[in-house]
Amino acid sequence: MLKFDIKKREGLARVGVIHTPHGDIKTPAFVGAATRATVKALTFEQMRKLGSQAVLANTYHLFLAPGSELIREGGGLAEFTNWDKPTFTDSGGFQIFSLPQVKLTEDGATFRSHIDGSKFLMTPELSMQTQWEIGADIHMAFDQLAKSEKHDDMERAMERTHRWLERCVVEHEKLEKEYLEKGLPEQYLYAVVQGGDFLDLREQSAKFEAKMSVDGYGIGGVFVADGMGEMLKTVCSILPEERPRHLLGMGQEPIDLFVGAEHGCDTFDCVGPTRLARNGALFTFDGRMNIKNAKYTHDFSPIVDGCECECCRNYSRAYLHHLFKVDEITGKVLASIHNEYFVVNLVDRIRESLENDNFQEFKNEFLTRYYKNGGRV
RNA sequence: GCUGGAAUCGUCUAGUGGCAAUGACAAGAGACUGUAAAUCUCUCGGCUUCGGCCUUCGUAGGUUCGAGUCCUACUUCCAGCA
Repeated sequence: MLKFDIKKREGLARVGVIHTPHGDIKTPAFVGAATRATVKALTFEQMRKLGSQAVLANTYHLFLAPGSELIREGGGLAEFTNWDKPTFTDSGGFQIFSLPQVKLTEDGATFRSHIDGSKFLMTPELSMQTQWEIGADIHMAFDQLAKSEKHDDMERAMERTHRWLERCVVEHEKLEKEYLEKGLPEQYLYAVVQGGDFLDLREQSAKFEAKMSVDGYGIGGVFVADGMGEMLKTVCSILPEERPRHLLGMGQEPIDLFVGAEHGCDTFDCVGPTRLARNGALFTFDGRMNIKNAKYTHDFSPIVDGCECECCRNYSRAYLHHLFKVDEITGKVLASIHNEYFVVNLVDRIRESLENDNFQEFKNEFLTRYYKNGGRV
């Protein structure tokens, strides 16, 4: 069982420590998105320096390339990437939802590789086997996420997620036995709560999964932040308190991190910060700025005055603007360092505010300033 | 000097009688939430009461209902020959 110590509670929110074979994660924490075993544009050395505690890779992508066998041959995800801290893998469930030409059956999902068009069938069992082989500390159950206005559609997807979860648990326990017998380190399984925007389904999903023998929970299928607080309140009131919860895919908007932590989420991951960075959108305390805008041509101040990141300590807006205009990769690297630092640091500060009993003040102060112009500079 | 060829929106480029004119780049702006994303979208001669109006394809004339497109001269550039 994954060890999770809760140090402090405030309503549904909590401050804790997740203990993994690759070290501890102080929660709440932002987990970097390392989909293809790299945080795009960044080295793991840079991730360490900016304060990242953990990263999340994707089973679907690593299954296709380089293949989970090769990662195992390389000593597992941590050894292979030289990221010696905790790792998560997503199950590939998200790809069922987002890729075209996916055929769903009770058995699993038939994908076409986006690389060469070849067909393969991903099942709950195969996802578990692949994740064990990749060797991240924390795995996500293979779920089916859906997006529909119809209660029936969402209910069917949720029920299938539950049936698949039962298969995931069986396979996980089987693999756990095999791996532990070989003296390999423990790996852990999170169930994924579904139900979309329907609170009754979320409640049903949380109740079902609360009884399952899993180490923690992913909360999936969140598309609109409106109503997320209400949904999380429902779900996190039901889920066993002593197990950690990961809010899947949220964190592009600072408000999501506050709302998530406030309602009992312990970790977050999101591709937003690095994707936005590569496209020139940078976080500041006054909202997002687009570094490509002409107005930054002669602006020799840092992106964020006083920011401790490598980018802000050493380089100006004018320099980054120039790098983006001439399309130099260093611009994307520096922008990614800044954005990733910004969210990692933001969640660290959320954790500190919970420890210091000033979460609400920090939240109000931060969000008022950030969204005073709709979140844009 | 002679003989060919070429001049189009910041740049390159399409166009050979109905054209405010093709495409790319550049420029300006926007989007991005478990990453098929170093991607995608929009604008890009001027004015507009959104129906149009005006000014544009080296310069000046001409032919034609109509010319970026055909003709003449000139200017500049390129190639070959002297």
